[in-house]
Parts: sequence; structure tokens; C-alpha cells
Amino acid sequence: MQNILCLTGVTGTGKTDIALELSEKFPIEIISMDSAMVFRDLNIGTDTPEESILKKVPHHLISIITPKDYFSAGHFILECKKKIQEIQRRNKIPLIVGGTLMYLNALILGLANLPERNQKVRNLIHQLAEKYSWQYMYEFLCFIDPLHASKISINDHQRIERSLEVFLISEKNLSSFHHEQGTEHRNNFEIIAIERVNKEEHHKKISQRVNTMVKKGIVDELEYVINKYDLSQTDASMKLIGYKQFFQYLNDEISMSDAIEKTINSTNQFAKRQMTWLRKMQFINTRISNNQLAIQYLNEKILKSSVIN
RNA sequence: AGGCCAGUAGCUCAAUUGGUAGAGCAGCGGUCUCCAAAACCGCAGGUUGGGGGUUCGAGUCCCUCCUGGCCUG
Repeated sequence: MQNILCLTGVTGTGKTDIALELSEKFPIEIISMDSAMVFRDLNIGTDTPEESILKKVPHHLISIITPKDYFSAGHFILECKKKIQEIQRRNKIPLIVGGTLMYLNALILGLANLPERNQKVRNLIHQLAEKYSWQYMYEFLCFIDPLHASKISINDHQRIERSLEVFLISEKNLSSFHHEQGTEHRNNFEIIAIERVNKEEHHKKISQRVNTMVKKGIVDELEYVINKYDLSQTDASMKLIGYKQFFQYLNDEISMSDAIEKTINSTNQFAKRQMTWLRKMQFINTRISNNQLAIQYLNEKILKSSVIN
């Protein structure tokens, strides 16, 4: 298996454009590494490439589930590996593109062999939490897995829930799973990260993008999917940046200008969290802040690998 | 022009009978092993509009000026 190219980076830095430009020269197929683009019918707010582009260049893992469904890092690495093999079998070049860095982390460093999410168990945990309080659930976690409990906050209901879920399904605690780490793939990937150069400029770009989304009709799109799939604010897809805020707008909870402002803020905060990931990821091979240089770099990498072939 | 009300962190607002200021949001940093565009944690930020006075001590009381709003003419 030759090194798989992966293009990642902060939201709104032009990763997609770089990939498209490369696709004009090479037989590339793009594997999207994006936790939002997986949802069907959520296109404007997720910045999913337009239909014409998707037809021109093969894209994978885009619009593969409904906004009522769930996706996860586990699903991603499974599907991603499958797609890599398929694409290589066709003698095409797979290129992973996207900014969901937890997926990248899982792909490269591996996941422990944890039991999958189980809605019934989660519902049960929620019922118990409502009956006895989350503090009680946390105390229970301290009892079954003191090591993991010490690492998370008592307010972190999401992780308390997950830890208890794992325990209830497998009768083993998370810490013991973490002990048997998954397989690493550092040496099978060549990872290029696009970093933002100037924060102010990037913020400007983001606010422009949000305003464009409104003009393109994100609100209409949202109304459409809410009706089509009977969505509520608790569905994972409706917690996505933009959709969450405009859902509140449709519910008369906030004004239009507030929704726009909050969406911009959330996107900036998201970019910051991505930067935190990128700073920490030591397996990134190259960090580039100029898109032209990134294209050049990828060009060379692809040429080299095809010579070896 | 006169009267009334307000002016406290970037924004919205708190501060018991006068005891030298707190919170939410934004900002910044971080955590992350199957919701991650999620969830959570930490940090920083104010000569309380300016000036003067009373007082041991003023965001709080008095005077004055500035700014904004409302009312009357």
C-alpha cells in the first residue's frame, strides 16, 4: 500500500479548491473527511460542493446518510478504508480531503475496539440520569472506572454517558479498552495541513461565507429538511453550525441578525478548535499556509508515487 | 430651553443600609479513543463617562461638566 495523501486544515481555507485543481491533472477520487457533509440534503450550510463538481470529480462519503441518522469516527475509518481500496483497485488516486480532525486522529492513531453507539442503552442512561441526577451517574462512573472519571468533568454528560454505555454493553470499562490501543497508521499516510495565515482575514472570510449561505437560502433548505425528515433540535444534524442557529430563528427564539452573528462566532470558535488539533497532531507531515504551494507540493507527491507505480 | 432617567469589562446587565466591583455572551488557550461543525475545561479583561466635594472609606451621597434616551414646551 503506497502512502495515501490526505489534505486537511481549518475550515474555509480552500481545501476543496486545491483538490479540484489537482483533479484536472490526475485521476483523483476524493474521499471527504467531513462530519457534516455526510448528511443528505444539507448542502448550503455544510458547504458541500455543487452537483456539477460532484459529477465531474468522483467524491465519496458525501450525502451518505439522512439528517435523522448518526455517523461517527468509527464509521468513518471503516468507510474510508473501504473506499481507499476500491479506488486503488480502479487504478485511481485516493485523496482524503476534510477538516474533521477527530476523524483524522482516529484514522491515523486508531480506535480501540469499543462497542458501537447504542440508542437504547443511551435512552436508559438518560432516564436514570433524569431520575437520579448526572452527579449520581458520575459517582457511579467513579466507582466502575475511576481512572477515566478522573479525566473528565462532572459536567461532561456526553462523556459520562458514553463511558456508562460502554460499560453496560460490554461489562468492561473504557479504561480497559483504552489499554488495548488500536493499530496506528502513521506510515501509510502523507498528511498535508493548510493553516490559516492571518486570523483577522480568516474571520472576515468566514463572515462573508455565512452571509453567502443566507443568500443561497440556508433557511429554505433547513425548513425543507425539517419537514422532510421530521427533525428536532436534538438531532445531531441540527446541532451543526448554522443549522442550529437558524433553527432557533425559525422557532422565534432569536432574530435573523442574531442567528447570523451566532453562526459566524461558532464558525470562528470551530476554526480555533481545529487549530488546537493541528498544533497537537505530530503525525502531520507538512504544514502549508499558501494554497499555491500546497498544490505544488501535492503535485510532486503524486508524480513521485506514480513513478514508483 | 426646562424636567426626568441612564452612563460599570468589547456587548448586555449585577453589586445588600456608603466598605476600593461580579455574571452571561464575545475574546484567548486547552481537552478530546464511535454525537466532534459535538460536548467539556481553564484564562484574561474594568483608574465604575470626566472633574471636584463630603467621608476613615464613594459605583453607591452632593456639585459641576460631557454623552445618550424619554417627557413637557
